[in-house]
Amino acid sequence: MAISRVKGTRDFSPEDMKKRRYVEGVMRSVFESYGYEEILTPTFEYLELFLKKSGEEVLKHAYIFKDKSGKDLILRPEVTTPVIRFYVSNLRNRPHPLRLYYITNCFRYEEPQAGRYREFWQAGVEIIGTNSPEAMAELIIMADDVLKRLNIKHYEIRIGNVEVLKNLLSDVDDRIRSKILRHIDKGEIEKLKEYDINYEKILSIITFSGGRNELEEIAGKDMLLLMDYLDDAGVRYKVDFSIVRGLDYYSGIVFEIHNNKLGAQKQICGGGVYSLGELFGFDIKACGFAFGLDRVILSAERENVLPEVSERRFMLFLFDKKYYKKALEILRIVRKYYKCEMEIMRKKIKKSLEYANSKGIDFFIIVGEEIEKGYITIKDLKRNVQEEVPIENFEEYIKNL
RNA sequence: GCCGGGGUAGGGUAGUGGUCAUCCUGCGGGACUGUGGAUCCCGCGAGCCGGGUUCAAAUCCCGGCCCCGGCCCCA
Repeated sequence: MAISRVKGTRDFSPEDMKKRRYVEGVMRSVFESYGYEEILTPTFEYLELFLKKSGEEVLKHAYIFKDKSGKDLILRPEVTTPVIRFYVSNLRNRPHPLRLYYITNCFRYEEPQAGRYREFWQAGVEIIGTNSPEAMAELIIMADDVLKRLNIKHYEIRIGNVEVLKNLLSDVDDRIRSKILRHIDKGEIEKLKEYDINYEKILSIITFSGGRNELEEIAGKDMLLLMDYLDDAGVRYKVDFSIVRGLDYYSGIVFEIHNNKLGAQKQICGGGVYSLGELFGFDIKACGFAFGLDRVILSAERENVLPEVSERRFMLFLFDKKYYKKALEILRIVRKYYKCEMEIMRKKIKKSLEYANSKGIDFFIIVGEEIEKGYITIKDLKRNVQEEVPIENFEEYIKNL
């Protein structure tokens, strides 16, 4: 029995990686076009970093271990907290706002399921220095932009504010409050009656469907402003105060994006205003979001919107190793413009052509005795024609293919 | 952690309590010694793991592991 993969992890084939790199590439180019810069933090951190603010749920499912010196370490279950650590220790004297992004793997020990893995990828952004409605608008517009550029259609943006419920429950014990919030998140409205709280008020908020005035009263001006910005941007969204983010550090306006083409794990993006600064003794205004990269890829697959990217590919076949040096020269020229591989299995030309054909290679370059007269044979496998090209015209010839 | 459905070569599959475990595809080679996709031939490659029942288990039973989906939770 061969050694198998660890549960909840995946191997990615060349085909998988093409899809992943494509989706990542779209995210990267959108993020960068908004002026965000890429960073990366370590795969593991001291456990301490995540103890205070990530919340029980995240820690319960974390990979926690000791290193050889007995220090408690954790594989990052999310990236926002490490980014803030990085910020506090090294980036604080940069001009604000800081716009940062990352695309990297995270780890949680949970039961694997459709769209849920123990090693998964997050593509996230953070704005440090402000949590203004303008900043939140930028985030949501940008997230929407990414999905639009990927041609994903079946998504829904929901906007809420965790402060509203937290304020309403401010005099409730911490533990009870998180229980109540969990009921709200799950839609277990009936259970709320069991608690000593303003049931009617909470119910009216989580089932909110009123107009601007009421909304302003409940959520404040910022929420209204954000909604105006999103309207101007043509971003469609729903207001939903029952959104309770799983991470405890969220502290204001939050949003989630779901794709209803997905199974049980529908959420493809989540974010909002958070307060992590107090962890380091500062008041840092910040907000951000993260895409679940795997789920976005899954969405793109389900909606069948991944483009077929075709690129010209070459292969060089060498008849005699005495022309190896010539072949290298030719390869150097071809590789300035195209992908070109070389035959290295000592195959006969027939087998080599079979290989090239089954790999979908477009042009087959043959280096044989004609090289002595200064000619290179180029065979167009798709059109089944071949030509002998003088070596001095070779570069010009392939450039114009 | 819980619930449901699964697990036979790299991928897809067939079958039976008892010959050498099918077939397709794939991969390597040959027929064809410098020209592909066809054909033919040869070769490579498998019953998740452990235990039980049995003269005999890939097949039946139990446990575990893993995969798929759902709950919980999250991305």
